[in-house]
Amino acid sequence: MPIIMLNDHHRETRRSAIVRLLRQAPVRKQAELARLLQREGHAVTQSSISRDLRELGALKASDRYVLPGDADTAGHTRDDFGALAQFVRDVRTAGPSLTVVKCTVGAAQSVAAAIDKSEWPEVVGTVSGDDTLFLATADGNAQVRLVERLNRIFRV
Amino acid sequence: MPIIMLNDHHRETRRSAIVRLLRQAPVRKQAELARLLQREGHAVTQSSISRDLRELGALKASDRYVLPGDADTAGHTRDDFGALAQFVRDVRTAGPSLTVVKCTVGAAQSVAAAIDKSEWPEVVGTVSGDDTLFLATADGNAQVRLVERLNRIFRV
DNA sequence: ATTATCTTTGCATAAAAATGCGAAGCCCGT
DNA sequence: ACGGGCTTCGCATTTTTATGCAAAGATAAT
Repeated sequence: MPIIMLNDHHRETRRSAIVRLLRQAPVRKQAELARLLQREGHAVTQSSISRDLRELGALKASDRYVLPGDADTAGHTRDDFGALAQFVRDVRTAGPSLTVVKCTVGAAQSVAAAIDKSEWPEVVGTVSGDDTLFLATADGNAQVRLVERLNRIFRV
Repeated sequence: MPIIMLNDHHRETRRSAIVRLLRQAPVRKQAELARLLQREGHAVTQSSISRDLRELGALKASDRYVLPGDADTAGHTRDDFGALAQFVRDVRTAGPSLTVVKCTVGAAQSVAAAIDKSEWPEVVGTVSGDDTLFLATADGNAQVRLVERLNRIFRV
């Protein structure tokens, strides 16, 4: 079945498609987005996409484009906890394999969940209460690295 | 007075400086950030800055770099929808508790997500299709306020 | 129907960012 | 002290993005 190529002056339609595509799956570079649009029947090149993204206010994270409003959630890396970082109050070790993280009341489970998601190699397991969470490491070396990471991220 | 250039292995110090500089004033490109850092005594080139920004999770907007957590708040208030505003086509009421928002095809879910995030007090719930979204209010008074807000933001 | 103006777009290229590679320094184990 | 491994970094280059320019289409006025 022939593909009906859209002609000039379909800027609005294409931009709607760009918004949808960026929300559906990560797009790393403009050439990739061009291919996705062409596959949907848009006749477009990288230079128009560059203009579209600028006028949509899109941001480029290192691995993907994100739309305003999405930037906060998409821009998070393994060590980026966004707003959660502000809830961590103290980090202390208890023996060579246990690290205790004190948080503001109610935040420990969110911080613990976020740490789980980050899959830090130093962490063997996580248990959290209401304002405290325990992080287990395999040995003292891993604990040292963990504490460095925690101090760097949460600045306690 | 001689400038004391920092040597190798000052990654952490430099990254702290980058975070501070990006929050202080807009930085449009990496070469500019390199110059600002060099002016503060950091011996650094564009390639290291590229790696720093990636590992900090910085995002590139068209006119500046932003840090995660700042991207969403930097330009957006509760009533600022950036590029999404252009996709809203019509706002109508249906009875005293339902407001229907028509969008260009494919954009309704993005607009709905953005409205959810804004936590407007008038809105009890949101449902969206492909080009239409429904906003529920508790009563007619809330609906009146909601419609005012929608008209102000989306100018339909 | 014609003309002028504006908008949109791609081509080609300039500008900016990402990255492979090798060098240098640091850390750790012996 | 030495060697191995790791981290950090800049150089040079590749890759990606932004943009000047011209072409083509749409719109409006005549």
